[in-house]
Amino acid sequence: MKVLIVDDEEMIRAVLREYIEFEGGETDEAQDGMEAVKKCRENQYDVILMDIMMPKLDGFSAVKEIRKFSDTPVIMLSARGEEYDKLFGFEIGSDDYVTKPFSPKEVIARIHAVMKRAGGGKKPRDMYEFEGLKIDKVGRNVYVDGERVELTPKEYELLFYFVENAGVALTRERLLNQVWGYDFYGDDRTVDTHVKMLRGNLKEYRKFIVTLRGLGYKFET
Amino acid sequence: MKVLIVDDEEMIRAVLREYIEFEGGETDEAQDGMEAVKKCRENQYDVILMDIMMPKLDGFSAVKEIRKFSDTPVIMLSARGEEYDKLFGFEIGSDDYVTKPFSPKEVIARIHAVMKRAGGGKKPRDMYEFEGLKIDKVGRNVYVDGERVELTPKEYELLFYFVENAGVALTRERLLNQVWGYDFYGDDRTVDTHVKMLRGNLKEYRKFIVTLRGLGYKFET
DNA sequence: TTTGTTTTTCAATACTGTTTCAAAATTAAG
DNA sequence: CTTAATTTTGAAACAGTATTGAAAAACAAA
Repeated sequence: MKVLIVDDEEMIRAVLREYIEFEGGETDEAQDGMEAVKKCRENQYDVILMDIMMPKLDGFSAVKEIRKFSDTPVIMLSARGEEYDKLFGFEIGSDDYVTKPFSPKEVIARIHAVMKRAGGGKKPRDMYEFEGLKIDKVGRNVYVDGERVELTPKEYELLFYFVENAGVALTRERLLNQVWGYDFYGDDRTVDTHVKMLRGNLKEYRKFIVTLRGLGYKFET
Repeated sequence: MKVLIVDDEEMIRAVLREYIEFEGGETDEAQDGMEAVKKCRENQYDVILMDIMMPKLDGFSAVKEIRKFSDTPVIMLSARGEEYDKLFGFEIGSDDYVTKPFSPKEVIARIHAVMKRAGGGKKPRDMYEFEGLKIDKVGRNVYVDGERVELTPKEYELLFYFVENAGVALTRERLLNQVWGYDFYGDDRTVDTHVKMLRGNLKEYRKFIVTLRGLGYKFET
């Protein structure tokens, strides 16, 4: 169970963290909506606890943004007790709400409830699978024969780009433009090095990344 | 790729136009929100770059209006760096935003990102096929009677050039210029050697590469 | 800041493809 | 049929490219 706690007050985060970890859950934290959105793009959480009033990006907007790419259940932590908020929270795509001041136990209970609800109708996550190589794009996970392998950010991105262009001959230049960005002015060999590391991490499935001499690489199964 | 650039400053439009067209995109322009909405009604764009502060109708309102009849992705160009804009931009139905001053490259990158997100469907790949000889340019594959044959870089390039100029008599000089490049100062016989190897790899379909004595070669089916 | 991690650069090595050349084969013309 | 020009072919010399490891640089976290 992995929970993202989003609140600008360290005190509140600490309390929630304490309780959740005591219950055996894993936690991650964000101080504002912006950070929350960023973290959600990078990680897969089971549930998100989201405060409403925060600097930079408020809870409502953060949820709206997160909903564009993820269905992770959200529990709003509303400091104001007004109906207005509750209503808005539901409309915006949150799954539950708790009004401050709340008891940690109540929050835990809600987490369990929401997860149970969500666990029932699970949506198929889009995954790529090539023999023993499994790639979960949303969760940013890669498995080699069932074993999860840790990749660095660039390795992930490179692998994803390869997979999404499986069978297509890719020049180093194209890879640099697409994976590194148009504003990268670096050495061609950078690609090679990352390919090397990626291959190393893919173990026996290194074979999927084939070298096209004089051109670049291709992901092919 | 057709992009509508909406900004009241000619300077900014010019810069964006320049870059997009350099990248092979087509552009259209509008000076204010009103004009943008009108153009969107009349044309179909792949993406819209929309400034916020404009005379007549501001960017927010324009997007709101456009959203009534179109889902074309919008990237907001925010002159003010305040969070307020970002927030509002998301709520209003834009897909991304860039803060001025921006680098044109960043904008290009965002355009690509947004269009990728929007266009989900994959396109069928174009292949050449001559009897039992199949050539997949995108994937750099060549099949002889269903069997995949491995070609060296030069052989690939030579074959591709032949195929794209099927039926055309090609002098050695032209082949050297086009396949090897204008800066190649080598022997004419180099072509012969590569043709020999290519023919060897094409097995029975070697017949497609016919020798034009005193001239060069021709790919003909 | 310091520390640890990721990314990039670089150069040595290993590997593969390219070019040249000349002998042999083929073709066209007298 | 002979000759001269041209292409084909094989093999050796040459050139270029990918891989790798290590170190430097950049970056992020504590």
